[in-house]
Amino acid sequence: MNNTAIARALTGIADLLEIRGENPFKVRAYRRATRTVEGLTRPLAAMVDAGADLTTLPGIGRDIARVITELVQTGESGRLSDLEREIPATLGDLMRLNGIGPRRARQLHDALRIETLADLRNALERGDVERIPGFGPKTAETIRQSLSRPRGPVRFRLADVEPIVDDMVAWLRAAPGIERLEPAGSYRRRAETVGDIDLLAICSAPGPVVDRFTSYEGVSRVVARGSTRASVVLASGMQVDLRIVERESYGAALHYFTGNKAHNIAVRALGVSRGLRISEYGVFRVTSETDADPAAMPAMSHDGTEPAHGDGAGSTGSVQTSGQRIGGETEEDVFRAVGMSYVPPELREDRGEIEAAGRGAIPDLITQNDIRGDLHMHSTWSDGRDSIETMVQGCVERGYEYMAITDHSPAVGVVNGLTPERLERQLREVESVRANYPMIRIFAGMEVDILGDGSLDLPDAYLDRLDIVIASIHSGMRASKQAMTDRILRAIAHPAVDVLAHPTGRLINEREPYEVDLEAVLEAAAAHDVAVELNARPHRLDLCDVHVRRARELGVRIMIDTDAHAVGGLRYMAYGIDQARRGWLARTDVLNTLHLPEFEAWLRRRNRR
DNA sequence: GCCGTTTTCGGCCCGACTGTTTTCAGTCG
Repeated sequence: MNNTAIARALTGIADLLEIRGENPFKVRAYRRATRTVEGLTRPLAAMVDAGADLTTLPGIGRDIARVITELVQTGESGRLSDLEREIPATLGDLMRLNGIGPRRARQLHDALRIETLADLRNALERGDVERIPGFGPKTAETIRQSLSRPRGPVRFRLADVEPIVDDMVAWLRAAPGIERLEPAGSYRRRAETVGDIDLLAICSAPGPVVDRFTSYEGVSRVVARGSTRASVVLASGMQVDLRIVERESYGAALHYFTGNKAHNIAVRALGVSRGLRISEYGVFRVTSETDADPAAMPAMSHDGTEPAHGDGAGSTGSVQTSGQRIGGETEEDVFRAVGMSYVPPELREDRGEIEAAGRGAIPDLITQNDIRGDLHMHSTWSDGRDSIETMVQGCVERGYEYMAITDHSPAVGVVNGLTPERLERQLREVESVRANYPMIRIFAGMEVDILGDGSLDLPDAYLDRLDIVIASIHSGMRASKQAMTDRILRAIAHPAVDVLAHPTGRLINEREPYEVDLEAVLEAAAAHDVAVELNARPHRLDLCDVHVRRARELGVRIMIDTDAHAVGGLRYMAYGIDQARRGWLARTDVLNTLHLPEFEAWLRRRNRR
């Protein structure tokens, strides 16, 4: 059983415990364990087989370790089965809908015998739902809409969200009184997909800003609007939340709304242990007097009562907290208060960054300026849209020291792959372009297909003439895990291969990764000194952040390449850098940060293999 | 159920908004 399946089982237990009304902290313990499993870089099955002590993992104690071990060894969990006998597992699905939490899922089941989404739909049609005490017509309508919403991808790819964010930010900046405006949330963490957009603002008058926000032309529906926050849904289905805060709270709010949630909870818990209260309003020292006297808190402002035509003169809401403020204008205030060094947004996933920042051990993450070359791109010789020369110019403009043209091999019919004969001609063109661009080293390379048996789609005599050989899979992706792994391992062992490209074949929101023992692949890559690619194309981003981090742990050399199919694609390097940072990579972990002489020395290692 | 640089027991993040209510529960992030 793989980590994803284990995480799903733990979530199932959490859902059912919650519906059952168990101690919420017990529920939270299972959810925290789920996140730990999801963020784990190693397969739990391998850890169990090796006799590793799972309770050393954060949030996993004796009981949950036992559940995991049982899942690995038997494929089932007695804990989960017991719960499912008592409560239908499908009730967990109901909680995924808007307006339904654990309590209402339970009420629906108890009052109307609802178990599935189909049951719920029928009950809504009969009008039964709104007659349950505490539900009412509006709640029923919220559920109905959530249920009827098209089941498209609930998360959008980062690169698809970026233009929307840019546009909304530009629109909002024109609102009167805007002092500062910045996206937060998973967008700021540069997650590969984004569920909704969070915008954070400081402004002198919230009314007009909220008005401008809700009147953005892409808005299809206003979900909520108050004096300090508002939410809209765009025609694309993307939800956008705007929060308005005071300047003195900006850093605390930015930290809070950047998340992720698990990271926030961990930081706040650290605060509690130091006698601090951390909220989006700031960091406060808890004092017994203010704690004991809620009346000492400032009264609620009246801004929220009539927001539709806000006079714009009100304050941005009063601070709903107590205690002595000790910081909050900057994010650094928050981290400093709990003894942490600054944590870059990309690392805020509660995957060890809290502990690392406590020890001052946050790595110096790679930046785009560290990149010296792009080693994977295509030209009109195969399925690219721009000539070799145009691609070279693009790389020169980006200030690279080196690059590689790597067109496809012939196995993939539709991409016009290069036969040995056409490769000869292409190499001559590369040679002639080189003469005109002495400021950049142009490597002649190829993206060679790994065939079904693990052999390469080009005779060795030709491979040896190339400066760099990238091996990758474009066909036969439904082979068994064993077959796929053997196939890739054989390619990695081939002495001509320098790089394994897009190692899992996944396409975000389009295609699952193929079945492969990635752990074995990464170990082999490290052993043979074959680089593993972090493919920066926004729909690939292959490897994912967790696997990037695992590759680094195993000492694998990582290469970040754009796989550009047109000169415009060279800009995708930025997304590769985002993902690399999320995988904790420093400059020194990435091969194409080497200057040309060192990079060439690495390529020459092939002669020694 | 987990966890400990105050703790092996007694805590566990914090606030806004909505709907259905007459003072708050539930949901959401």
